[in-house]
Amino acid sequence: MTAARRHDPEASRAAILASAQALFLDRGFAGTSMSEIAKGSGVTKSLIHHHFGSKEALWREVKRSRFADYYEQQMSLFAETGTAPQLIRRSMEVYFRFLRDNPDTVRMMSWLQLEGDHDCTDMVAELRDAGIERIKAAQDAGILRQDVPAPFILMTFLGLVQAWFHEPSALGDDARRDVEADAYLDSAWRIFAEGVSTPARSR
Amino acid sequence: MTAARRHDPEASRAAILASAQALFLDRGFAGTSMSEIAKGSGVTKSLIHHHFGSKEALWREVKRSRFADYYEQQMSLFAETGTAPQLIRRSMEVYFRFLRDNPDTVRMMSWLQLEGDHDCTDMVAELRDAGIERIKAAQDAGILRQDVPAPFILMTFLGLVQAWFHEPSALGDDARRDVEADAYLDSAWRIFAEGVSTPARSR
DNA sequence: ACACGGACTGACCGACCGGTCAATCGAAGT
DNA sequence: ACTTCGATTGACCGGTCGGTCAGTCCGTGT
Repeated sequence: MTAARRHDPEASRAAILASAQALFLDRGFAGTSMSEIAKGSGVTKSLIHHHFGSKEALWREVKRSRFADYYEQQMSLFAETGTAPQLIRRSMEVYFRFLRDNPDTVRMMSWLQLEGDHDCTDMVAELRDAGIERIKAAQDAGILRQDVPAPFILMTFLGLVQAWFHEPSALGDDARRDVEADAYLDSAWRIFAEGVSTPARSR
Repeated sequence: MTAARRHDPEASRAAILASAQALFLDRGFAGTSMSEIAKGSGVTKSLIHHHFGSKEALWREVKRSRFADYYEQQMSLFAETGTAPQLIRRSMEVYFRFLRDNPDTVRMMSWLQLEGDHDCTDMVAELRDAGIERIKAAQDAGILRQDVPAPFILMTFLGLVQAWFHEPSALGDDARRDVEADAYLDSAWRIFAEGVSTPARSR
């Protein structure tokens, strides 16, 4: 967190960015002051302005760097994923685990949506389109039902996974929640799998 | 918005509350200043302190009043809902329409979650327990599958509906989004209905 | 007619906000 | 040795923050 050497701009930048990220994602942009960020990174306010220009620019930088991780993870997921059913299952698993291991990302997404951010929307759109592409392929292959539009299938997929993280914990015990997480993932998958499979008109 | 008569404390309180709600839900607690609320409600800062005591207390009051609507709507929904399949469908429809018609409530929920609010958690828990009760009854009646825990079925239900509102609009056209909303609700229901029905082991 | 008390105001408070600036520091180039 | 230049600092700026307070306004009880 604190800058190691006196004149190491890279380390200073990194320390500032780390402190800013922690505080912005915890309390939001408006709820965080430059002085707090400075204190948290062991440098002065002035240096932050020297490196990033303004509070807004720093926030933009935090969003950019944090979103890059998410984008890369998602894109690599799409690259390795095919259309086979077990790959869709695995895709849900990977997405779920990513959100579980990166709660900061979940919080950032919430902040972005609340403040009506426009810096990341094009990247979001890109990811969404790639996902829709995959789903359409799976529909053509007869793996997914074709009577529901692909974008909506994607939304249900995302909604089912995110549900676990958007909901207030309520069950205080964190360890217990970790155990429950896998159980939820399993349940969500079972419901999703039945729900999106090509309807077997049996009843 | 603006207080009507000079000495009408009820109207003043209401005007302040309305202005505070609009601003808090739009920009968040930290992003809203007392002066803005005062300007928006046509009274002075001092009067706000006279009626509500502090900024935090005002925010608490906004949350309380806004959450009460949500709580009442949900509870009345539970009261009228039985366990028959078409009632579950109707329940999803009502919940969806409520969120669609009360975007403020959606935003408030997001703020509550981000700031780790504890004022409303007990009411949330109450609603959740009531919902789980209903789902368990439906499971006992053989309408919902029993191999998935009731709390998880509730979460998927909520997640599927909320997915439509949590996702960044991206499709700029609001009118078009309204049309799409019904289509999404229909799709989400179809997926949910297939996913949570008692598995017909036919394939 | 008058006193009382709550509604309401405008001036004011210290603290903190984001941001600026001149000055210092220190490593690298010559 | 001297220059140069980015990194870094602390003092400082005007403005706004949430909050206070003394006092005015005005309907009501007596």
